[in-house]
Amino acid sequence: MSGNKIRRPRPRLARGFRDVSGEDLTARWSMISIVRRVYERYGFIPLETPTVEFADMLGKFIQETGLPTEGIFSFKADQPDWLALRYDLTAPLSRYVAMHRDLPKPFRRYQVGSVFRVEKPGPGRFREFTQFDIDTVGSASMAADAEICCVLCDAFDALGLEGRYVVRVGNRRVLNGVLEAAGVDTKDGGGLVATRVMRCIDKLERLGLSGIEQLLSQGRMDGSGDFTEGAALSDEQARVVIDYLKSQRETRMACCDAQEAIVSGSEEGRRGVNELREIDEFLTAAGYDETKIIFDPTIVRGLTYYTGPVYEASLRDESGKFTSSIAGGGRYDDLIERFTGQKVPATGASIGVDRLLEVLKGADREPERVSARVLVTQMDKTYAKDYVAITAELRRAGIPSELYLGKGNIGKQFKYADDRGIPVAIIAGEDEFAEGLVSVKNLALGKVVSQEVKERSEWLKREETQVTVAREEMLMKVREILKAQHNE
RNA sequence: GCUGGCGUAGCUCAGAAUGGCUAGAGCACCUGACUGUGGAUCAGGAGGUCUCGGGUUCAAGUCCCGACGCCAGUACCA
Repeated sequence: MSGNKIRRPRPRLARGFRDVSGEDLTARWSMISIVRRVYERYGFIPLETPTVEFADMLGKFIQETGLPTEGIFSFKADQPDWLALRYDLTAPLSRYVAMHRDLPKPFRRYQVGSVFRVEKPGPGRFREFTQFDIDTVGSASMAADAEICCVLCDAFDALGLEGRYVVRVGNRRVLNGVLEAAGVDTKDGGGLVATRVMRCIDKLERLGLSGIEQLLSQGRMDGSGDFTEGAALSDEQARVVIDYLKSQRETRMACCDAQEAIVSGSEEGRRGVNELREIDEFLTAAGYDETKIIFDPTIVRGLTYYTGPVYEASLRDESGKFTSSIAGGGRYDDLIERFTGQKVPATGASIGVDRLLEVLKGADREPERVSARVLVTQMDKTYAKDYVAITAELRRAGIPSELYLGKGNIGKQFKYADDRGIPVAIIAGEDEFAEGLVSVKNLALGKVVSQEVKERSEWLKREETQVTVAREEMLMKVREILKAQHNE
């Protein structure tokens, strides 16, 4: 009668976070293991770093205040310094390399794990998501960059995406050269203009060339009346950038020629083009042509720390249009220097596991069932130990099996199996045990039969879904049924 | 962050422009008919602070204000 209600917490999830179902998890694991085998084929070895790092290890803190920047999950626990959830796997890798100076280089490692960002969640966009990274640290060779592109291709091929993706390669040096050639002061304001230009090019796919033109100069008003500040380039300067963006050609070589014509006045630009030429040669030598890897001046990537080649893998639809981006990366020669003061060149890429999984899900494969193959029912509790023994026997034979642990009659037990997609049930009661027999029921077949039957009496008569065999023959019979189903 | 739309059972939604009895339906779920057999059928059952908080009113799911959440666009994305 008391009016005092127990205050129960409502079950809920923090914004941008989610549970992952058994089906999705098995799909993820199988994808990861396929990709992992490809990475290992290239000699990359696994590494795991913690989810939590000091905020300044991630390079994400405001110099003056010492506070972590927004965009990352940060907190103080029992220590005076700010901690943060990692927002990518590259910064922790840099920290790791800087902590282990004796690592033989070049060091190739792969790593898969969750990263966290405080961003606005959207469809397929979460605040915790999985990245699968591959990096080569300590090599300045363009062969390392070429290799990253190749390994991405191999991974996508192994996942059955051959022909549906393309790895696009751009170069930050070339872009800088373009700005230099256009007479934009790239050094001013710590490269702020360059960053702005990059960010706006990054939006090309969504806004189109005309939107980019506006963003490069004064700015752009969007549908909702919101105004985005532009990069304040002059018309001629914007012209040069636009020309560069249009410098894509049929072949990687022709693309290099076109870009070179634009940046010829800039040493940095020429150097960038030469890097691309080298990459092209390595790719060709390795046997990766333009159906897999192309040069694309519109690829710049938003991150500021890239110093040279940048990559992005995109899917394309039938018409050849790029749809979703499934991996990205680039060269970051200055990142480790931050810790050690020594230049350690590095390059790598990151596969967006969740996004890729969405694509694979929509494509071919049907979800894998993760349920047991056999349910051992409990007809009569007095035989409980026998049911345990039967289940153990099946498991020892390598057949995923489950002992029914709930309550309820046999009908309910079949329903349980049916709901979970368990195709076989073992039934044994007084009748069977008296003669050393067990009944093996083919539930999957029964499901088919049930479609054709309307009357219950008739349904119960259909005995072909169940056979009673000697206990010793149980394994054989179960295997037979499972095999028959597998072949269908 | 900004703009707009939405928020009623586990799910999909009625009810609301005009406040008024115990807030409904379908699906899903549970129990039984059916004794040792899933489906179908039938009978029954459970499930709601109408997102939350305040206000107006004799009376609020309905009207007003605010917060939060979700969706779309836009910005940010190191």
